[in-house]
Amino acid sequence: MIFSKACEYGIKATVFIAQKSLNNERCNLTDISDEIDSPKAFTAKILQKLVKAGIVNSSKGKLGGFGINMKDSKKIKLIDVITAIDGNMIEKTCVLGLKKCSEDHPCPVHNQFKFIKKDLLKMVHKTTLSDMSKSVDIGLSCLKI
Amino acid sequence: MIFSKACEYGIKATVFIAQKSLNNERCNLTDISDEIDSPKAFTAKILQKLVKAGIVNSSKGKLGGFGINMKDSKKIKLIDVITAIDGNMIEKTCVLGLKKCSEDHPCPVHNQFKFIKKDLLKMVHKTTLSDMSKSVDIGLSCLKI
DNA sequence: TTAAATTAGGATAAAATTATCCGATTTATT
DNA sequence: AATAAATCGGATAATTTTATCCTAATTTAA
Ligand code: SF4
Ligand code: SF4
Repeated sequence: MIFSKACEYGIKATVFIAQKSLNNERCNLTDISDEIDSPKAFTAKILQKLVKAGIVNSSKGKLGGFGINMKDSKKIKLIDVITAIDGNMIEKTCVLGLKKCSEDHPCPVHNQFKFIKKDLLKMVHKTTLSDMSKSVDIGLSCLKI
Repeated sequence: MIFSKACEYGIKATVFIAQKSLNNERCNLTDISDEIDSPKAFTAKILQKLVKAGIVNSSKGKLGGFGINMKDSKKIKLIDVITAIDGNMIEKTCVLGLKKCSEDHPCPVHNQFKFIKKDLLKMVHKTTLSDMSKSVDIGLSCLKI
C-alpha cells in the first residue's frame, strides 16, 4: 500500500546505509538484507538502482560495499529514494486513477483526498535521510520486526 | 498507488450504480464497464464481491442488473467498499511494512506518517456513497477519462 | 600471483494481480 | 415452450511484481 515492496526495501536499505555511514562504516549486501530483513538478491537489484541514481555509492572487491556521503544524507530527501525506485507516480497518480486529473476534472473523492496527498508530498519532500538515520541510530526507530 | 486496480474499479462501479439508483435506474455490467472504463469480465468479478458483501444487490435474467438501495447509500462508507475488495489492509499495513508496528516500535517515518494515515482513515470512514454519487450526478465530478 | 570477497548484470523462476473465456443458471418476453 | 438477456462461477491466460540463480568483473590481502 502506497509504496511497492521494492520501494519499502529501498527506503530501509538507504536508511541503514546512512546510519552506518554516520559512524564511518561501510556495509555490504549481507549486512543490509540481514538488518532490514529483505531478500538478498532482490535487494541487490534495488541497490543497483540507488547507485545509478547517485543516492548511494558502491565499491567492489574485498572491503567493498555501500555507503552514503555524510554531507549528502542531509540533502537527500525521502522523495529522492522513492523516485529512484518507483518513478514519479507518487506525484501524478492518485486514488481512482483517472487518466486526466485536475481541479476541473475531479474524481468523486478528489476534494477529500487532495489535502491528504498534499500532506504526503510535503512530508516526503521534507524528511531527509539524515533525519531518518539519526532516529534509527539513537534507538528511536527500527528497520525490522 | 494506495488502492489496487480492483479496488479502484470497485469504487467507481459502486458510485456509478448509486448514481443510477438515485434516479431509480438499474444498470447492467455493460453499462457499468462502459461508464467507468474498466475491463468487463474483471469488473464482473469485482461486482460479485460487492454483492456478497451486501453493498450492491443484483438480479439475473432480462431486466436484471445491479442496484443500490437509496437508504443504504447514505449509510455505506468508502471504507466499506475498500474493505469488501482489498480487505482491511488499509487499516493495518503501513508505509514501510514492518511486521510489528506501534508507538513504541516505530519505523523511521512513523511519526511523520501517522497523521497522514489518521486523516486518510478519517476520510474513508466519513465519505458516503451518497456523497460521491450525488457529486457525480450534478456534474461536479467524473468517473472516467 | 593466487585466493577470497565483493558488486554488477543478465537470465530465469515464482507469485500475485489483472484480465479473459465459457458454460450454467435465472428471468422476462414472445 | 422457446428465446434472449442477464448474473454467477470456475478455469485459464496474460501481465506485472517479486525473487532467485549464475557468471563476470573488481579489489584486497595473503
Ligand atoms: S483525487 Fe484528484 S488527482 Fe487523484 S485521481 Fe481523483 S481527480 Fe485525479
Ligand atoms: S509508519 Fe508506523 S505503523 Fe506504519 S510501518 Fe512505520 S512504524 Fe509501522
